[in-house]
Amino acid sequence: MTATRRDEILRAAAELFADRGFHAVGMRAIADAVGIRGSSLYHHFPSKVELLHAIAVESTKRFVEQALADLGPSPSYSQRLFALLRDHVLYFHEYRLEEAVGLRELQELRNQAPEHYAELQAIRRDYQSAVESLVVGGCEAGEFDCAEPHLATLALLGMINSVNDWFRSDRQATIEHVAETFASFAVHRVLGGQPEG
Amino acid sequence: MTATRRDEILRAAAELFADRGFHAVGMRAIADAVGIRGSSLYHHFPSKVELLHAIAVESTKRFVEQALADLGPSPSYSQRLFALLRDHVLYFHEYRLEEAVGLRELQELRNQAPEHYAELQAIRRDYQSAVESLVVGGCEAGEFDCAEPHLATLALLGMINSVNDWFRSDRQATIEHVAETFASFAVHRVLGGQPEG
DNA sequence: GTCTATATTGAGATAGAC
DNA sequence: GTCTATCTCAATATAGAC
Repeated sequence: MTATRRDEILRAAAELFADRGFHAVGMRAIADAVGIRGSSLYHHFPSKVELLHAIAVESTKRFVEQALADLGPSPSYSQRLFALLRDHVLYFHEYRLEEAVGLRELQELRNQAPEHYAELQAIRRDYQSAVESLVVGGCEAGEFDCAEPHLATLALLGMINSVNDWFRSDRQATIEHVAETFASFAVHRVLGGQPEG
Repeated sequence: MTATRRDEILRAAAELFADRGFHAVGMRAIADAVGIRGSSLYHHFPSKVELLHAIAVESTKRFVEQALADLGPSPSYSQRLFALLRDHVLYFHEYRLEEAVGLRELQELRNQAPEHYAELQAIRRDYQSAVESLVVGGCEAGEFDCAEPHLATLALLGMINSVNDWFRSDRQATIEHVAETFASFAVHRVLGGQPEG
């Protein structure tokens, strides 16, 4: 688990991009942050936009692949969705810099590297589809009460994804409490699932 | 209601910023879009960041001032909050370019014009406080069922604000339907308000 | 794998004529 | 209110030595 120079660069770039934005950060600033010269970065990444791609895609991809692999056929839809959304909040908090950059610089990726943009959108689409399948399954099984599962899915994902916009760990609530509370809002309130289910 | 040159510039800049991002759009591109030379823009705005400020602040400010002024003491908390959130979705759809730019380029404003950033954040804080007051009022009046009104407020605003991220008017649902559905999710589901209340 | 040096391009902004 | 012309600076990226 030794941090390679590549990891150092990605971390420094993620911090700078998250704080100032992709275009406002020069390659020199990233190089300064890791103690090398600007031109040396090109030994590790062929261009600035490839740096952005690595930051935006790697953490999201890891979460989605793991989360979808863990989604078995049981227990109840309610319990599976609750666990998924809670873990979603926790993971997106841990990688909040990378996720913030990935969201905010989406159009940059789309304009400068359409194939990387397509990859990221495909990952997100797979995740959203998995969530929507749980919502639909729970409705059909009688666990949830929802007339429009597609809109309900978009609503609860919007709610879950908003945590990173305001949560700061120096406040009252812990991220664990927020994760459980928001997952409960989604499953037990928006979808009308019974807490014991 | 004649569109002034200033309005033309703001509209063109909002479209370009929304599509490509603040830093990816040059003053020349904005000037081209309205049919003048780059240097002529400086007769209307002293700098590029002042353009961003006007785009980001004006539409949000208009909505919040109007919405807060319209918030009387009746009817029920449930009905007032429902109407506020429904109008929120509709208005933010109408000014979706400006709102998208205002959200995405927040840090740009913070770094280049701290006083404008503070102004925008103050407007948003006032709005969030007004929503939270309705939530708390409804809880105390027995209309809502919520243990943590502050977290519930953040949850429903996150949900409401997410509409602009995915809604496209060429799909099935109309924005009016989405606005009513999401306002209902917030008031009748997240907060547990009774639909007839 | 990092360095020095530099090529190349385009950005935001200003001066002053009309 | 818009123009032409230009200043000044910094950006991404490359070449080639060590």
